[in-house]
Amino acid sequence: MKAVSPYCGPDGEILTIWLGLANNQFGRQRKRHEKILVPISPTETAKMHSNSVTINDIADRAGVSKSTVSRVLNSSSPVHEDKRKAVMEAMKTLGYQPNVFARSLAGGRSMTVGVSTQSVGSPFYDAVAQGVINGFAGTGYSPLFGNGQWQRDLQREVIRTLIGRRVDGLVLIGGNVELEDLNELSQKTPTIMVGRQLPGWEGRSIFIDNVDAGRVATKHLIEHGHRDIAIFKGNIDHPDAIGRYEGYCMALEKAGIALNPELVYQGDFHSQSGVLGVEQLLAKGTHFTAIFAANDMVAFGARLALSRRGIRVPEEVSIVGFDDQPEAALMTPPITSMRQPGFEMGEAAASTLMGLMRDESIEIPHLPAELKIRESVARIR
Amino acid sequence: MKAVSPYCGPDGEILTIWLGLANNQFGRQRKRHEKILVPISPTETAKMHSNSVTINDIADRAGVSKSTVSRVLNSSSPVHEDKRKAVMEAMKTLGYQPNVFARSLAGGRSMTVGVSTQSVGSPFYDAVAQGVINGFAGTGYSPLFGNGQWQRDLQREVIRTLIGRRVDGLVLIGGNVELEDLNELSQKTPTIMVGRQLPGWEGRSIFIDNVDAGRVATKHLIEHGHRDIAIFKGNIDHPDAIGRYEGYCMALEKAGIALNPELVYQGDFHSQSGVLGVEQLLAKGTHFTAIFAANDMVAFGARLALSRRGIRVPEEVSIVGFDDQPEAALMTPPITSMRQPGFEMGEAAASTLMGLMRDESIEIPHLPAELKIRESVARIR
DNA sequence: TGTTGCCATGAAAGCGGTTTCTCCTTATTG
DNA sequence: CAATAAGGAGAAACCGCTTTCATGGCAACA
Repeated sequence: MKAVSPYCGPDGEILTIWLGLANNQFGRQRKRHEKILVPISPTETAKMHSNSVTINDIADRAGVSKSTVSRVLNSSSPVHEDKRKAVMEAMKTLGYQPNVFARSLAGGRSMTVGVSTQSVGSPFYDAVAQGVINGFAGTGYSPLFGNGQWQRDLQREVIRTLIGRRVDGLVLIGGNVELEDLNELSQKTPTIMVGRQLPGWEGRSIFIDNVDAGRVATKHLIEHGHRDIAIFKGNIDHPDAIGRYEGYCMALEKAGIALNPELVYQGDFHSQSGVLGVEQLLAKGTHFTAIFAANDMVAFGARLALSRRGIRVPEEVSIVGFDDQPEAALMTPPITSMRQPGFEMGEAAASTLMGLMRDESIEIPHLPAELKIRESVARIR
Repeated sequence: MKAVSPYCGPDGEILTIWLGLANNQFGRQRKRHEKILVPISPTETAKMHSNSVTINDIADRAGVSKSTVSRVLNSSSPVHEDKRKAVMEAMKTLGYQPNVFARSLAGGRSMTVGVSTQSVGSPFYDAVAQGVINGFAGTGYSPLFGNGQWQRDLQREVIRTLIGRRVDGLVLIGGNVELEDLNELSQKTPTIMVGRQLPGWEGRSIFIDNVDAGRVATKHLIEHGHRDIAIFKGNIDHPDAIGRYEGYCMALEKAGIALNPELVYQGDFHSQSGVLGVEQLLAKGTHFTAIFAANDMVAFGARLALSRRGIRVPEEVSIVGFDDQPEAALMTPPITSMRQPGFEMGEAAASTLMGLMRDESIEIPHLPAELKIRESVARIR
């Protein structure tokens, strides 16, 4: 974004380039074998400013055909060193940026990947999205975003739009589109799923084992002497919520603790659920010494509700959250939480997808959930 | 994504279309004036599946030229009702989706907007980004993201890339690129700035008045009897931080309270700053009864540090945060915070930019910061 | 009835690249 | 030394769509 002047490259350095003489009187092209300066013509200056230097301008300036320029650009077939250099110099001088659209139209690849998010402020999914953006940074691929809002038809619409834009690949973050649709879809476009486990998608989906994570979180409470452990479940049809609940049940069973339906609160992933869950337990007079929350927001809500009621955490009630969002470590007391490596999962999605698009054999890194132990769980007396 | 069968549209409904006879023996085109079914040919089926139905296919099926199809598509010039209908039907039957690249290449508009974020988990900026995504949903524009990471050269690179992709407009969320560069840039591409105040950008930048917000937040503390109000400043060169500090000074001055440098802690926008700020005040033995934090994360850090030291909030020390991220309401006690309507700002950016791109006269809605009063501020005895 | 002029529409020329095809040079081989 | 292979580079076709240009038909006007 500096001022552009003849003889200078975009960074202000003096340029020397090959003088190219196209179509001289001998009918064939020639180049002189000394380096000299070729001023940037007024026409060229105008083009540079309006950002419309084309491959033809480069070809003219370098004294070659546009085929050759294209070859240099893609190193798709060998080009004589002299010409290659001339082309490079011309591109640098004129600040050439290939037109992505022309390229995609002709070449078939768009260098764009579609990302379908669900969003609306879910810290975990936001972290994944950030990881994806980050993972594609500097790779030549640009991520195109669409927002599914956890609504099936909207998600389908988003995916349609993305495919309509001829994305080379697709990252789906969460969502609940039917497996059948996804299968059909992924035949046409390389697709990676994040945060959702699907049969037949091994190697193409990145997720943590919610069942096991739920089991570990519950086990942690049991190991601290708790037996009356409440669970605040997430949305009833959400696979993550279902998995975590399953893990909860497994841990209880293994410890020989009977499942008490009174201790199961069916909520969602919002903080309000934490508040309501606590209120309900208290209203019913159910005895509990610990809460396993659907996620951190729910845990925060629960913690607040307990404090409102004058119940101390962790002395009277212990809490385990899920996701380990940054704020968990800042609560009073800091909340023990099952960490999902969202950012890393997003990055992994990006690199895996790039492998997939290149038809390489890919392997998904194992990204385990990890219990971050802090101060919201106390040993029961 | 349903199975595609002849006679059926993408949604499975039975279609009736005009029979188009192209180039019949009379040399001119004809259409019959009764509706009949035209089966989808095997060739067409193949194309539908590989997502490569082109304008030519539509033209053939509808018995018109592709010029006419294009006219229908863009309603750029009047088309006879009969033909228009035939074209519409053909598009529906074949599930036509225009190729964005061809369109952009030929037409000049890409129907894409660039969004430059800074990210790395700043709740406020994430909210803005969400608002932007949301604001463009369903408008035909797709947002393309790039990540500037608060690094000047990276931001420039991102903007270059976005422009290289021929975005029709640009939303810049935060950042610290030089004004000069921005001015040059925005001559070529319609640009909206979010979260940053720039001279000469009135009407094109959406931000809250940080000075006033800082003033109001401080005034709130003063009104509760506080006089020894510590401020934890954000990054030293960050305009938001500077503005808020300025407001803090103004409020003090107006109340006739001398500025005490001991009470000014120069930190950044991370929670760690809150912890360190408190530690430093305590170490120095500086007397303070309130803290105005750079943002909520800092406030959370401060609150935690105070609790570690056994200092009660708000009984002994009051806290005001900034941003009002969702977790602020869930802290114990819930933190009073200056709300920045990030999501709404993002949405406003989207709609303003669309106006700008259409050359309409635009007006930026007034989005004020608002103090969310909760329980972290107590009246001093 | 012979002009004028507008409408609707098809043909064709780009848009800026990639890729195939062809041809001309050189190096390799018997 | 003739014959063949291989390498390098230009011409031209093509990607799917928009837009200009040209034209034929038809209503309006004198």
